[in-house]
Amino acid sequence: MLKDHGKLSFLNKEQQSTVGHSTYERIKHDIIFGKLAPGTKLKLDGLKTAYAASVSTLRETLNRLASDGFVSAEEQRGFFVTPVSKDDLSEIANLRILLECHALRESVENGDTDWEGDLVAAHHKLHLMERRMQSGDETETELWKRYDWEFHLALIRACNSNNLLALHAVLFGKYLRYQMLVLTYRGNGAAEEHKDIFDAALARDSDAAARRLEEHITNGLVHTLDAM
Amino acid sequence: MLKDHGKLSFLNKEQQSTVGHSTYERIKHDIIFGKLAPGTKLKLDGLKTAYAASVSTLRETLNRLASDGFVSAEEQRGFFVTPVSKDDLSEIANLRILLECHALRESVENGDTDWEGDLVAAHHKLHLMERRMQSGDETETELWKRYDWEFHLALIRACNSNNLLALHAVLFGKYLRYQMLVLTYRGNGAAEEHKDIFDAALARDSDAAARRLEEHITNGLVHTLDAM
DNA sequence: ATATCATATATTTTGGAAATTCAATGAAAA
DNA sequence: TTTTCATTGAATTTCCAAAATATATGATAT
Repeated sequence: MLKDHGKLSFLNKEQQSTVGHSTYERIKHDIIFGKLAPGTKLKLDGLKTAYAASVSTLRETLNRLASDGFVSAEEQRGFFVTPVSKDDLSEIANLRILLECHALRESVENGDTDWEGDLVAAHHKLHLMERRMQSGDETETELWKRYDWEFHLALIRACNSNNLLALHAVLFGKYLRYQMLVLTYRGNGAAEEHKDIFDAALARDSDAAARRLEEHITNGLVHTLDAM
Repeated sequence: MLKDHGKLSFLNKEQQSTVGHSTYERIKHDIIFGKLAPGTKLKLDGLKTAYAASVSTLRETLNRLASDGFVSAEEQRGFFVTPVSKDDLSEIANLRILLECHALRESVENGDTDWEGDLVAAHHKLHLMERRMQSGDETETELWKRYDWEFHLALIRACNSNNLLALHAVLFGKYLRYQMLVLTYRGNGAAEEHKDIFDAALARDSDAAARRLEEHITNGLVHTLDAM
């Protein structure tokens, strides 16, 4: 079973226990998936009715999101959805390359049989969804992106660094927001790249896997920049 | 003048405006410098008197610190100072190597004259302080560590990635906590390493600079691990 | 048009109260 | 003796209302 690392639970349906945690996940979800547009002023009164939470709870939530970088807090002037820019996207993509390729090398070299099993499962689910997307079915883009995320996470999960996985989770979320912002399917290019990375990882060829992952991210960056 | 990047202001004396921001800086400072020991239960009643802030404000603060990783929040069981471990230290040091060396290369290749000027100033201040430390004066370790931080920041500031600088600031803070935990002066080894990195950076030799920085961090890691 | 000032709006912060949950204590049962 | 269970106490979680502070708006005067 895949563990959560507490970071992508906002892609799942499961309700968490406390109000604070659930509003955190919901607002984060709404920012990443564009329901709260970049630059939007997050007035406490408005959020209170929209998310059915008190001011105190909302301020806790917004402070956490500010530390993550999804929300910008301006002293005495309230909270805003962090704006987007091409420069910011490029920075995030480059950081993803740096961190994710490193993690992938470690993971490919250290991963055990359980890691392989989870990876095969994750790629299989992603692959099925990519076929659906390719045939024009765009009813489940969120689920598709969730499988995409879980595949990339499965690749690096055996890197033996919780700190690295935590940083990557935040980065991936930021990157995903840009993808959802322009939401154009990249064709089967991405699917083939996923397959290539997957094969290299299973073959324990860390150099090839890292190289292909870097190309994959670079291609995605170019595609997203063009669409902005 | 050095800008703040909003992340090392807790090393300065300047008071910030809002209560929330100031308690955030104070608690973060107390965690990094060991006044709040690893694993300590952070009871709200206790903090209320210690930091003269209300429960709401404190919860905002603790939520932010939890996102940064300095505090661990256990659902329904309150907040704790994040525990330390050798594994965690190793992870953080390795991430520092990965991020800081990359940033250093970029910085050395892109830095302009202002960057050089700030770097020279930062190294000079650090160098003076290191001589004081070497002669046995241990009355200003916090100031010493502040200059250390500012030197490392000056090295990478021209990397052209705010996201990278933000990640590095959090990492450096976590690493600093481990250094303060064992607080033993590493002799003039570190000072010489700083000088070597500094020279390579000014000579625009990004390979040599990155290599020496990696050695510097590795040596520091070994030294800190031994002392734990 | 610019500057000044009063008003309105929003955030920040606090203290308290209700609801929920966790931990611990001790009694009862196996 | 050990396990189980219920009660109690403590702490967190959550919400509300109001005071204090800062910002934004708009009218008035220069």
